[in-house]
This record gives sequence, C-alpha cells and structure tokens, in this order.
Amino acid sequence: MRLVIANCSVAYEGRLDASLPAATRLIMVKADGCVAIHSDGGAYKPLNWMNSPNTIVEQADRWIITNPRGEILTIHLHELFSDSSHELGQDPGLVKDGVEAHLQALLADLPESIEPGLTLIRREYPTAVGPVDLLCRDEQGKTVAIEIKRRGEIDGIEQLTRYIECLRADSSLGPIRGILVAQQIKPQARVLAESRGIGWREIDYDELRGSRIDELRLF
Amino acid sequence: MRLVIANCSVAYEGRLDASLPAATRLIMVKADGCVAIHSDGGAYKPLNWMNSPNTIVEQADRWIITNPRGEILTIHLHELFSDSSHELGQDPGLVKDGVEAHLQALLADLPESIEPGLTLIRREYPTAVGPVDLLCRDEQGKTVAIEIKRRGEIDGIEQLTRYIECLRADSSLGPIRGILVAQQIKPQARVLAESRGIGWREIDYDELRGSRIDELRLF
DNA sequence: GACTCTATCTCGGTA
DNA sequence: TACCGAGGTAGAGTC
Repeated sequence: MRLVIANCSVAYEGRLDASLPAATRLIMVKADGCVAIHSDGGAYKPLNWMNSPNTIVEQADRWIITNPRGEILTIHLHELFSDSSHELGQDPGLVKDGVEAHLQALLADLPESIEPGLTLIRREYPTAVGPVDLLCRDEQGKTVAIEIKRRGEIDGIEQLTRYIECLRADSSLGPIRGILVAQQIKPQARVLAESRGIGWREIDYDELRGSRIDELRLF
Repeated sequence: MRLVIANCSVAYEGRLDASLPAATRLIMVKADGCVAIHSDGGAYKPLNWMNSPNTIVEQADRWIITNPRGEILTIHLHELFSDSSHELGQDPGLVKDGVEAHLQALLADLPESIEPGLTLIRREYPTAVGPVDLLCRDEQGKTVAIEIKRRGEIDGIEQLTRYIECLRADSSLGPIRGILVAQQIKPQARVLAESRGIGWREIDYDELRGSRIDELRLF
C-alpha cells in the first residue's frame, strides 16, 4: 500500500463529472491498483476514487488513472509532503454474524418461532419475480410465503406482495398468505402490511439463536 | 490525519457482529475521530470502521472505540510498523455534475424530450407518500407523473406506483398515468412497468444537455 | 429526531 | 458478463 500526502486537485469523468479544488489530502493506492483520495473528515468514504482494474500513468505533476469502462481520474499534484509504501500482504478477510442469511437459516430451522404450527416447505422457493425466502404451511394446511429482513421497511412489503401475486397465479399451491419477519418493523411497513392483509412478526436474533441452542441440548 | 500500519485483529459489535483475524493493515484516524481499517485491496471500503461521533480509548495493546448508539470497535495491536500524523486542513469539497437532480432540472426545462406535447405542471409535486419528481400534462390533457432515475430499476417502478396510487385518490387531477425516465432501464423494471401499465423512456444526459444549449442559442 | 431518497453506492451471489 | 438483492449501507435533505 502506497500512502501519499500531497496538495492536489482532482477531476473525475465517468458515471458523472466531479472535481476537487486544490487542497492537502491523502492519496491511497492499494496493491490491486485502486486509488482513493481522502480528506481529513467525512467518514470512511473518499472524496474521489477509482477501483481496480485500472491503469495508472504517473507523470511529473499529475497521475492519470483510466479504467476499461472509459472512466478517467486525473490527480494534479501541486506539492508533495509524504510518500511511503508498506507491504501488508494478503488479508484473511472479515467474518460476519447476524446478517439476513443467518436469520433465514435460524428461522428455517425454527418456523414455529414465527407462528405456532408452521412447517417449512422449502427455503428460497423460486418464482418468476425472484425467490421467496421461506415457503411454509400453516396449521390449517394453507401455504404461507415468508419474507425475512433484518429491518422491516416498505420495500420488504412490496417484495412480499410481488411474490404472493406470483404464487397465487400457481393454482396448485392453493390459497396463499404472507408474513414479513424482521428484527424490527417500521410503523409505515406495519400499516402497509395490514392494509394488504399481510402479517408481520418481530423476532429477536439472540433469543432465536438461544432457542436453537436449547433445542440442540435436548438431544 | 493519523496513519498507523500495524499487525492487528479487530472485533465489531453493533448492528451485527464482525471480526478480523490478525494481519497487517492500515488504520486511518481522521480529524473528526472516525476510524477505518483498510487491507491492501478491495476498493475504497474499509474492512471495519467507526464513524464519528465516537470515543477512542487508547490502551497499550488495544484501542477501544465506542459510539453513542452502543456500537463497539476493538482493535488489538500486535505489532506496530508505522505511526504518522499529518495536518491536512479543511477540504473545500467536491463539485458534482450529472446526478439525478441535474437530470430533473434538464427534463423540467424540456418535458418534450420525454414525450411530444408534454408540458410541466410542477417539479417535486408533493403527495402523502413523498414528492413526485415531475407532474406533467400530456397532449390530451391527461395528468402524467414522471419518476426520474439515473438508473431505472424495480424500486423506481414501486416508487412511481405509490405516487400514482396516491394521486388517483385526488379526483381533481383526473385520470393519471406514469412514466419512468432514466438514462438506462433494466429489463426487470421494463417488465414490471409494462405489467402495471406504466410507461418508460430512456434518455441521454449529454444529448439532453446539448438540446438545451441549442434551445438557448435560439434566443 | 424520524423519515425519505440518492449513490461514481459497494459487495456478493448467480445465471 | 450482466443482473439482482443486501448493506453496520452512508449521506443529504425534509419535515
């Protein structure tokens, strides 16, 4: 990784046009060639950047970075304060827990925690408008489409509505209802759900993980 | 801005749990206190981060960074290779051209470029579910709701559908139809638009800007 | 503060 | 490769 501190001005032409007047900034060049220009604030997002793959042409007073999509980043260097390189090596990468996929796995194991008597038909049930997270059957034998989100918002209801519409076109499944399951469901999403006859259920990820561990202990 | 190169392992507990095994990385601390941990690849996004406002407690072998929302980032430092600080000063900020707002301004000036005979009623026409980008009238005097996107995807159609539903409740506007306008419209969005009787139109930003300049030249 | 929508979104999965 | 959906989305603007 190369770190350059310099007074520079920058121009980007690509998906839009953007320019930066002269100021002192950090220019970060990673081993894969991607370039990011950071100011001393404003969270982690750089002011300008160019992802790999790209081509960097280094001239005396400017760097010209181009990529195969025809985007161009030009960095004019006015004054150089620091220029250092560091060998970092390969990164083993980030391990995550608690994303939607984990929630889906836990709920597929414990559909009862959504509603008593619910049993799983299958995960990622395919439809023409995308896969339904969980397709289940309720106590009365009715088919239930489940959409899982970490945070339940309006677009989750829209998504579930599209699935239900599509599933109803397949008469072999019989009558269909839907439930949005999330760790937290926004008031607007609840209102929209109710207005469309869609159910909703808030669940607690840690509690759910706990239940599963308890269940495993029984064996 | 402080730049630390160190072998470190990292844990984040907050909206999810995430952890990084030991490796050599860049730790960037900006003037506003935000912290970002970068590996030597993978675009501009850091592996882990903590935005300001936050509190950094620096111990001999670890940094503990907390924020008011109860999120915790812990950086264990195993070996320090470099630690430097640089005064960058205030940044004058980025100037952009070609974002959705510009597209909207151009189309408000030239509604004819969406469809012959179209005239503007108003921009950002307010409804209970958010503002409609452009409200227009067509050659037949029918009201047309226009949603503008740089890239037309399914959520653009959903948004426009909500607006139209809301506008139809206001009988003073008469019958309503909708058009999604974007520089590029994805196949799924086209299909959904057509299934809902919504029109779509791809437009070219540069061409549009050109037309407007030509129009100005006439005066 | 809550809600809304944009983004050079980024990133990962999949057909 | 393009498309599609999730994200610790972030960030800006509005109410």
